[in-house]
This record gives sequence, structure tokens and C-alpha cells, in this order.
Amino acid sequence: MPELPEVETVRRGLSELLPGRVISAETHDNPKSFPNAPADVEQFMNGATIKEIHRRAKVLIIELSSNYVLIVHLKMTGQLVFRNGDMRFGAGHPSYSLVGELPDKSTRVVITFTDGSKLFFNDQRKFGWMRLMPAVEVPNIDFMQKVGPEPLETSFTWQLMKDRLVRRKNTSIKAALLDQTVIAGVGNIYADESLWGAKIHPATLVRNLTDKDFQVLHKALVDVLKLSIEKGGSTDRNYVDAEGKRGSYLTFANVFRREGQTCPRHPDTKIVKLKVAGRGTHICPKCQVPQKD
DNA sequence: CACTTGACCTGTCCGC
DNA sequence: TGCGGACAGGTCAAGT
Repeated sequence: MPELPEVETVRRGLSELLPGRVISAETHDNPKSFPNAPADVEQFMNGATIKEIHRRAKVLIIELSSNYVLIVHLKMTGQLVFRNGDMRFGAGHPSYSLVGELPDKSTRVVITFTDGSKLFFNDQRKFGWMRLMPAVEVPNIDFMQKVGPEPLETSFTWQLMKDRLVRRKNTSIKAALLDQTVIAGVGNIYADESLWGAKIHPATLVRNLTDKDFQVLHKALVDVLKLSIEKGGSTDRNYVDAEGKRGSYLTFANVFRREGQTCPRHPDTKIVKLKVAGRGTHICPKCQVPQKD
């Protein structure tokens, strides 16, 4: 579920909460969620102080004073939630999607700090993971070697975006946007929203896009990512920030999960849901007309 | 090599 | 209510 804006929101939240805290213990319910050996946890994690929290694409990197890092990928349903003291949540409060008490049945990993506060890694579908590794090895892992540029860096110009996308010139623009080796951090929500913003049909082959299309798409993508971060990310089902709160971006979404509702640009036209690149895809049939190849 | 599809998991929603 | 099937925002491996 979480894409760049959601992961960035979590990163910012954790950056306010974790640095300076000292890890005292780690437990997990499933080796897939946390594959490291207990001996490594004991040696490089327990007793370590949390330093800075970084993000690359949809991956969080939690720096430890031991020169190891915790790398976290939330995949579809992961959450990283910090609690200090009271492990309960305000039941019924509209800004919280978590209710009850942590840990709950989706809790995969619990990291306890010496002051009694805890970081919970919850992941209903068990696709996500958290793992410990030496900081110096991070740049060498396959993912870091292959991942594309960060779309919110100032160096991410429309020309750079075009250069990256045309690496996949014979596929649909939607599939190319979702490819993390092309551009970092874009997922289904922001692919659909940016294509609507740029008035490009998601099945359009990359090779048929014009420079004008790339320019408009670049602006639409950057704008939608920035807006979502400003709104604390989206929230549909599982995503919550570091304090367990929902984001509000989907309130501002133009097409995503809005099938049957009217297009903001065409009050007489309804948003349609189709399948492109194997994914649920939302378009306005009037704004986004299929291109002939 | 470029590209597409199915698998990984659990939970929810929808139609019967 | 209950049951089967489709589907869910991400990524790999395996297939064409």
C-alpha cells in the first residue's frame, strides 16, 4: 500500500520519535518478517542507539550507532507504529485507523527501547520485511544498484524522466511508471493520479508519447507526490503514520478508487476502472483517450 | 533481452 | 449467516 509519500510521511514521523532511543530487545513472530539470527540481533542491535532515518524509494533505512541499519519495506500492508507508555489507541477517533492495543494479530516485529517505549512493525499480509545489515553493505544490495532516481530531487527534470521511461519504450506508460528501476517510489495510486493529471491513457505505449506528454506528466507526477506528502499520505485500508494516524490524500484524489464518480474536469463523465499492466486502473474516459499505435 | 504473468499472504467485500 | 470467488496500494521469480 505505501508508496513514496506514505513512506516519506512515516520517515518524518519516526525522525521525530526514534533518534536517541536505545534498543533493548527485539521479538518477531515470523522469520520472513525479520530473517536475522538472534546472535546478530544481540550483537548489533541490542544496546544500539537510533540515529537518523532515511528513505530510498519505498524503503526505510534506520541508522544504528553500531554501524548497522534496519531496512524496512512495508510492501502492501506494513505499518511502523511507535508507542510510548500507553499501547492503546483512541477507539472511535476518526483520525486513527488502529484501535485497541498493540501488539495485535498483525504485529510481526516488536522493538523495545530502554525507556519502555516500543516500535511495532505490523503487516497483515506478511509481504513486508525488516532486516538488520551492516550500513556499508546497503549501497551494494541489488535493489540499491537498480532503483531509479528519486522523483522529488531537483535533478529529476522532465528530460531525465523521459530518458528513464523510454528504457521501457514498448510497454505501457503505466507499467513503466510502476517499475522501480525506472523511477523510484511510484505505485498504483500516483501512477493513476499523475496520468489523469497529464490526460494520458495508461495503456499508451511509452514510444508513442511526445515531449509535450513527458513535460506535462513530469509536472503532474511531481505535483501529486508533493501534495500527498503535504496531506500526510493517502489512507485507504492499512496505511497509518508513525503515530497510527491516517493520511488524508485520498480525499484529494481525482480518480483513484473513484469509479462511478464524476471526473473533476468533466461533470458529465464518470470515472471508469479497468485493468492495465495487471493492476486496477482508474481513468476519465473523456480526458484519457486511448492512443492508436 | 524485453515484457507479462503468477505467486507470495490475509482479510474483506460482493453475489448467491 | 454462510460460502466461493475476486480483489487489494508491491515486488520477485518464472514464463513467453
